[in-house]
Amino acid sequence: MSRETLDDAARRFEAAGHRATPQRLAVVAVLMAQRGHITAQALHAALRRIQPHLGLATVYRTLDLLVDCGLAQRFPQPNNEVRYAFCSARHHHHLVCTGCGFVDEVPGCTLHAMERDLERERHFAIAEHALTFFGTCRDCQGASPSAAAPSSP
Amino acid sequence: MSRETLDDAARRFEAAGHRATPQRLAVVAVLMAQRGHITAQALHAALRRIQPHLGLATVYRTLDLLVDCGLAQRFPQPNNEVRYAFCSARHHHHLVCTGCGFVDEVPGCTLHAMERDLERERHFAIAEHALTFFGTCRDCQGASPSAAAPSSP
DNA sequence: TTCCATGCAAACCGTTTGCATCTGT
DNA sequence: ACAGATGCAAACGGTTTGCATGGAA
Repeated sequence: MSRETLDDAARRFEAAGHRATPQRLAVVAVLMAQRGHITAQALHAALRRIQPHLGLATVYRTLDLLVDCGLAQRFPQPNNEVRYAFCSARHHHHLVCTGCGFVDEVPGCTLHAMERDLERERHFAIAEHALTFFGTCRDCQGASPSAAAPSSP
Repeated sequence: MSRETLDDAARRFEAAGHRATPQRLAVVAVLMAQRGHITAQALHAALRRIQPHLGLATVYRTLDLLVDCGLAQRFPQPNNEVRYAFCSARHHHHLVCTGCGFVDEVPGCTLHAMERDLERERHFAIAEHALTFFGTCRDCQGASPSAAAPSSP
């Protein structure tokens, strides 16, 4: 995985034409520090402990920017809440634990052959794809069915 | 693809232990008749032309049931609306046109080897996966960039 | 000075819920 | 009679927006 640093993220953010303000960097930092995906509200609560005056609207606005420039990914849940996770730059797939919400990235993609076949067979011009595996992470496999946040297929 | 009939769907619905009421069948029918995915509200509007007294809550309740028994799939959009599409019984992947919202199913799955590898390498017990390709359908490839509903990766 | 960003609070809007009524068995 | 389903309308809650203030270039 070779973790991306906060500076890397900040550079990517500025490269997209946005200012790297303290608030925004805090959002990125907390998002990166997160083991799983997280709701905007929970993120806000966590951020308040670092920057007590940071507004919820700023969190939402920042998350939108992050998603726009590929630094975060949305995970809409069945119960109409949206969870966010930090995203590395390169194309990858996701492993999502339905027990604890842990999100892991899977680099490398072997779907190009499949895309080529589909484009030919269905006359469909494929621009991108999303592949997510749902299951149980190593930690949750040991524990009894946990009460943490589940995830959407 | 070999289209599923309304009766097939009704049978699956009843097999899941629900009554196939006129309202619910109407929801299924309109959903099946849909070329692409559709919001609950739009579905409600369309249904009103068939059953003028059908309530919005019934649409939502029915959609929940349909999703539960695999007859429909949710497509949460970036703008916090949720779109729904009818779903055939067997496992499949999706082709989603970002131009017009058209949703097509891709039967057959070649990801089992990938799952096996991931389970071994990451100690992650995979229960299911979701694979969606985003792109431009045959019709939209001819037309200029359309103004129809886009879709979420 | 100018433009972008922020915080606060109110507004928005899709969805859910409560409850009385209705329907089929 | 009974359990499940429906329609209506009110409530809910996450997200967005308006606007005055603040800060960096």
